This record gives sequence, structure tokens and C-alpha cells, in this order.
Amino acid sequence: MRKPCCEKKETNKGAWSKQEDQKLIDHIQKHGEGCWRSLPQAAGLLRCGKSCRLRWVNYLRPDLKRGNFGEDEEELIIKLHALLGNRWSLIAGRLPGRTDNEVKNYWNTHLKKKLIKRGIDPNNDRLAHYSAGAPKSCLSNSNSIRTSPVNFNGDDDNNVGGSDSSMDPKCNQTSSLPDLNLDLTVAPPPMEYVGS
DNA sequence: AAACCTTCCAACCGCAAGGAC
DNA sequence: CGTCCTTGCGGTTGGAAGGTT
Repeated sequence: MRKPCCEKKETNKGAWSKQEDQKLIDHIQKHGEGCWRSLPQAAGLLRCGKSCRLRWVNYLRPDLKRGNFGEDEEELIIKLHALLGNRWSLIAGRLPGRTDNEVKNYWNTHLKKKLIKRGIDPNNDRLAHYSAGAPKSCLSNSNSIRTSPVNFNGDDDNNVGGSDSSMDPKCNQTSSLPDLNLDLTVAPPPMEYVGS
């Protein structure tokens, strides 16, 4: 039986206070990320490392974009989800400044409904796309996203098609799927995202 | 104005992968 | 090689905020 990550130590739960945020930011700015296990004590926080990591990754990181998703981002999420399924971290990895949690929430609250409106089953969008009835709006309306072969290789940790042998079989079908005409390379951010 | 309902998002939980020993 | 520990991921939940009656 695995021990809970926070043992029975007295740790805070729930929403983070500004002081806690500041402590975490200060500590990471001084020492960098890493060793989340020991970070709370070192930073003087009554939180478990997991909680600190989540707070940093999802909310405090300076490179986070935040704010509404653009249409390009929406379409990209939809396409990536059709290809990858609920692999939110991979999807988020293709959206600079977005976190897996943010993408997941956005999918569950906005995009699911959007797909349903389009007549696509969001739980089965992959099948829907791959069968004959894929709505044009999903796959062909990709002017904003360059069309070229899927690029998942390189030095990226999120190497999808490569070493990830745990990938579910459906993902391995990608090589035999119809040409989805997807480009998953990260293009330079559109101007609207630069400097805002 | 108040009660109730719905939506949204930050945070938690449990599990699995991978590295260290 | 097996076990333990840490990290990261995805699913789920709780509560605040906004909307409706």
C-alpha cells in the first residue's frame, strides 16, 4: 500500500493564498524547478510537493498565456484530440503557454459542446473523423494551420509516435489512417499572441 | 431580492511510469 | 533484478460566479 504523498503532515488544502503563491514563486526563481518533494519545506510552505508543482505549472509559471483560446487554438485542440485522444499533456505541449489542465477544462466545458453542435460525438470524434462523415468544418477548415505531414519527432519529450509504447492501439493506427492533413508542428505564434 | 440552477475552473486524488538504489 | 520513491498524467470534484426563475 503506497503512502499518500503528503503523509499525515499538516498541509494546507484548497485555494492558494497570495502569500503562498509568492513564497513558491520566490523559491523557484531562486532555486529553479525540481525536487518537488522537498520544495514545500524549503520554501516554507505547508503544502505537499504535488500541490506546489500543480500550482506552479498550471497557474504561476511566467510563460503562461491565460485568457481565452483563439479559434486557431480551438481547431488545433480539436484536431489533436481527434488524433491523440485525451492525452492532454501532449495536446498542451503543442499549444505554447497552455497547460494540460487548461486544455482539458476547455475541452470539457467548451469544445465538447461545440463538437456536439457540429454533430460529432466528442467521445468518439476520432471515429467520427475517420469515417466518411467528418464535417468539413473540422478537418478542412484549416487555413490557419499549415498543412504538412505530422511532425512528432525530434528532441521533444512528448514524442508521440516514437518511444511511447504505452500509446493505446488507436493511436498506432495513425500511420494507417486516412491523411488527416494535420500539421502538428508548433508554428511561430500568431501576431495576436505576441507581446500581449 | 432571494432562492435555485448551471457553468466554469482551480485543485485534489489515484495511478502508472521511470529513475535511483 | 526487484523495490522504493518521485514525478507527471488524466479523471474527478468542490465551490465560486453568473444566470434564471
